[in-house]
Amino acid sequence: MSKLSKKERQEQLVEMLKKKPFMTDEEIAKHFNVSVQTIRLDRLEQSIPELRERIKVVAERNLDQVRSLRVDEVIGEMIDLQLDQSAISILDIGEEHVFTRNKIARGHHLFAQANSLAIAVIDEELALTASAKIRFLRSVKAGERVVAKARVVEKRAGRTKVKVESFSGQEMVFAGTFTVYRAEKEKY
Amino acid sequence: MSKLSKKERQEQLVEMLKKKPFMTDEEIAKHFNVSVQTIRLDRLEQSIPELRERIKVVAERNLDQVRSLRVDEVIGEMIDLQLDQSAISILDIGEEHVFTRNKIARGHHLFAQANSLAIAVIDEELALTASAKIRFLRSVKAGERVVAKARVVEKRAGRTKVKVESFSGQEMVFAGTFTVYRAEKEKY
DNA sequence: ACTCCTATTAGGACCAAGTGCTAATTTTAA
DNA sequence: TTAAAATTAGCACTTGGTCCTAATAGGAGT
Repeated sequence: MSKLSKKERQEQLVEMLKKKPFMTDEEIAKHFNVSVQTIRLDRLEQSIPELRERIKVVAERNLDQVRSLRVDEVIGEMIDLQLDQSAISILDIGEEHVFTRNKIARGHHLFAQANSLAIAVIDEELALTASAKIRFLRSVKAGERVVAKARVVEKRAGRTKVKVESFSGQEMVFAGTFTVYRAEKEKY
Repeated sequence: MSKLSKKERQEQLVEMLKKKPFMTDEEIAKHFNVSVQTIRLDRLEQSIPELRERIKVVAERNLDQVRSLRVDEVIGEMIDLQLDQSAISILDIGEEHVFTRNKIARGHHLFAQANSLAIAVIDEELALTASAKIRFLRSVKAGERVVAKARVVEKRAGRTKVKVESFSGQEMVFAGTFTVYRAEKEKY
């Protein structure tokens, strides 16, 4: 069979590596029946990283999933608490909170901080989040310190509404309103 | 501080690499304050493969799962994924997810499952939650299996709306609508 | 046929993160 | 103090590359 054109080869290469990212240049070269150098040029032009880099990317994806929300993970450190009024907690974003690829904090950590703060501020035996409306205003990266401020904005039969705003420095990065269900101890 | 004994060092080494498998011998050596050669011997004795091999193993584990489907960074176990359409994951609620007092699952775990599923369903390099509106319909206890079902309900410039409903048996326990911001890789 | 231009090959120096080996030095324990 | 165990050092070699330069092959146009 005649050799493919450069364009065709590169297109096929991209597709192939999506399915089989573990091929060395040598194997690829054999597959297309061209020299190793040609493949290197192809990768360069298509900005496909080298084998080890490709493997690493796949591996990191996997590792991320393991580092999920661990139980004992403290969701921020409480630094102020006025029961039924307001509360403040801080959470230092570390490597364990971010996506490895882009270092951006996973949303559920910011949520967890805010949610647990909203619950802590309630002065009751049993408090559970019933609903919430949240917004992620800016992405937070590893190294930043997020300060969450909660305040009770409404309190009525069985339900309390808590507003939480989280900041990194002066900037608000997250905001949410939590409706928390509360009940005296008897029921459950 | 005094150096650890060989045994202690090797034990710690094994544990450390379980958590952070991406360390080079040099980094490890620095960490334990011994020579690189010592670490090589340690790995030999504990039959811990070299860095590249370790990365590869982690990557393969991932690749095995559901190939071209990006099982990415999901909390819970992904059992179905139609990119840009729908996805399903299951999460078994264990002791580690609940409040000790009443065995009720902490809300942020249900949120994390739903949120990560909403992100996984997006067929794009970068996807981040912009906002969400959620409801906790019934409390979930340790031992229950929560099945989250996500489906894309709206897609337009830069944003996709994903609806997630989570069930325990027949009962819906959680529902949320996530607005996910998506972008091709170039920017940031 | 001759000339350009693109594509393909070739080759060498260098790199990271090792393996495998031998040998020297240090520590520890009997 | 002396033997055994542990640690450190050094060197050659390996993989799967990068980066760079240079040579050659194939066509298209004139």
